[in-house]
Amino acid sequence: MGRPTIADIAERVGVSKGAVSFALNGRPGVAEATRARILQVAKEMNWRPHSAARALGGARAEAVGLVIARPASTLGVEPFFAQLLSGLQAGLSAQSVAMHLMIVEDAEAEMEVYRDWASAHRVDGFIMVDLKVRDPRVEVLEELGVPAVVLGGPGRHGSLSSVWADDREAMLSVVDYLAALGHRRVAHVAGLPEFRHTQRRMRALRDSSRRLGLVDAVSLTTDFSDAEGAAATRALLSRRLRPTAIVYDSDVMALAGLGVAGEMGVRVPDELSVVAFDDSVLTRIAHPSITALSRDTFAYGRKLAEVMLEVVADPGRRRELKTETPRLIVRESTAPPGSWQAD
Amino acid sequence: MGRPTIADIAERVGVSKGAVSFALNGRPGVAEATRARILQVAKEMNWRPHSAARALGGARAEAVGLVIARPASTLGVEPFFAQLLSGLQAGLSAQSVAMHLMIVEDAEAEMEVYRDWASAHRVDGFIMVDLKVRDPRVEVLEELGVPAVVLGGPGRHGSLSSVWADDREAMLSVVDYLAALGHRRVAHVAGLPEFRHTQRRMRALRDSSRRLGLVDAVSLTTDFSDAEGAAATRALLSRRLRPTAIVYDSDVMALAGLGVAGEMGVRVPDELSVVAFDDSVLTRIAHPSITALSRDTFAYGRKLAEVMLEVVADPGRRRELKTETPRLIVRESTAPPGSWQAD
DNA sequence: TCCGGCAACTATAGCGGTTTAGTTCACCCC
DNA sequence: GGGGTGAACTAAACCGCTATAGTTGCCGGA
Repeated sequence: MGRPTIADIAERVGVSKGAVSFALNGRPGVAEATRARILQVAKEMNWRPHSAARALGGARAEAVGLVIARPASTLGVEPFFAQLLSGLQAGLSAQSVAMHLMIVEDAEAEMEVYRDWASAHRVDGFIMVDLKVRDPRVEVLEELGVPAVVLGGPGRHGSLSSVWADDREAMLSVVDYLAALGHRRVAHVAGLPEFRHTQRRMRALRDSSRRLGLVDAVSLTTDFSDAEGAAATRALLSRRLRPTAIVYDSDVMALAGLGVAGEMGVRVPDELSVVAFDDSVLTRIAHPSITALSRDTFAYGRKLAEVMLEVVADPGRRRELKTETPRLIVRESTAPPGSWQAD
Repeated sequence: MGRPTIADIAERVGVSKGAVSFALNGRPGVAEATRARILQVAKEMNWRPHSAARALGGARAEAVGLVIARPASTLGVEPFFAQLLSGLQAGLSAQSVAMHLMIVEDAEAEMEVYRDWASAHRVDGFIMVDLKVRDPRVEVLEELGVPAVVLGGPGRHGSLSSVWADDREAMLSVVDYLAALGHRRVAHVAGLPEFRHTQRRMRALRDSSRRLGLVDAVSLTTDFSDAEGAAATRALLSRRLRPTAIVYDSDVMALAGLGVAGEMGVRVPDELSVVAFDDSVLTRIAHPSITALSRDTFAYGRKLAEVMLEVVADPGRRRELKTETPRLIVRESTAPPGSWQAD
């Protein structure tokens, strides 16, 4: 005999399948004594629910889906993502909800997987990451009528719930700080231009540019790789009037930028200040250590899980949760611009 | 009406459910013309299989399980793990097999999840990581009779398949190289002592110690964190006769060690050579860049997926696949020991 | 002409649960 | 003592799909 079923239990206890089901799910309809006996036997026989059978009946799948459309080989590089995943898992595991993960080539494939998993009741909801500027995935998820939470925002994700951090506010705090130190030529090595949060950061820099009297506040977009981060830095430091401060959209790129500065003989922080979005072991370990916008990414992931579970529990609901704005952790890589500096 | 079922299709085409099932699964029993009509209608109605229903009938779940017992907050730190996951995903996605992921507190919980998912037919097989020295999980997986692949080896994983890299060989290549450079005091900042691969690396160092005339070839174990890596480095560099070379069991710890060397005024590579197990963007970006044992972790993950799929397809099978031994990539952090060095 | 055989279907029984509509039966009360 | 009531339980339908045992009808051969 394979795994025991409730029918086996029913037979052994001498009751019907229905009674066993009631007992195992803690609902009324069985006497306490019977319930106890059933639970006892179920334990003895080492019974476990068959989730597929439950799912057929329309119950929860006890799993959420996460589909990521990125070249898989680049995923491993970002500490941010792994941390987020960890936090997400922690939040879900607490409720014994598993995660269905799949990495695909592009957004088309991603939407196809959404459709598949949704109609197969494989998952109770989806988590969508890397929100783009005009993102067709939002519409697909809305159509499917499956609970979904978008990482990123605010706005432009229709009726879906979202969890986000204020990238604009974060960028402003960086620029304000740099301006206060006396920097006027601040550059920005940004991430992928189609990402919503990249746009918000770029706009924030542009906007504060006037207010703070910055000159030549430029954003160069990259694919988040250390290679492009380094290339962008080289370009910036090769200008006739080079920036006195560079803000990087990720810790990996900031570290790469630091390397380029070293290679070009530009001293950090004397001649160049460096700030990283996203804090991690990288920024702490670097020499000089890097001033970074720090947030508790693990907690961020856990919040995401929390909202996901809420939306699954009450599908009518729509939540929009703004998390703590990243705080600036000042380390060795920032200082007032050097006095040698012609302005 | 919710999602269409094969009954809906059957009704619309005017055949029985069975005929539809045959047609959709490409098996004989329907005339070509009928099949074509059925497929046509299925497409029109946007039908998709309900995996739970299929699973109930005993079919594949088209998913494999990965359960990790680590404090979730530490997961994000290791580029290795994320890379592996990416490769694994890439291999699985190619066959449209998804991954069920769960992070739990300890091995007990991990085994509980194995039992759960196995009897619920949630997954077709398991991937087990972090093989320990005497690992109770092996027995559980064998008992469950579910296909499983162990990451790590060789040996000591019973009837389960495995994919592994030769840690012994790798360690020997590092030590040989360091010895050839003239190093005689080589230390090792190792990972968790209960891990099988940690043991193998430690043993390899001890063994070559005699052969190469190393003195005081010590291994300090850590939890893989940058903090403990730094602490171990501090301890080593505080010795009266400090090592002239340190081998780290991970790139993160090597980077942390580099930081400690800087903080203690020990120049790398003049006074201290540093080598890292595991290569990543970290070792490339560091200053000085770090000599590392490099392997294609992404490919490693893909191999793992491949073996997993094979074992699922043919459960009687047992495969033991040794992957490429990591190769030493020499960078700036290694050099002959300084001449100032008393021996 | 009648029967065997095959292709093309149909009808139906599961798979392992949940759920709903009964069915018993003890008990209470007028 | 008859009827109403609620608790405890049973029987059976159902979820969507697969698999298997029929059934039908047509063709070919003796």
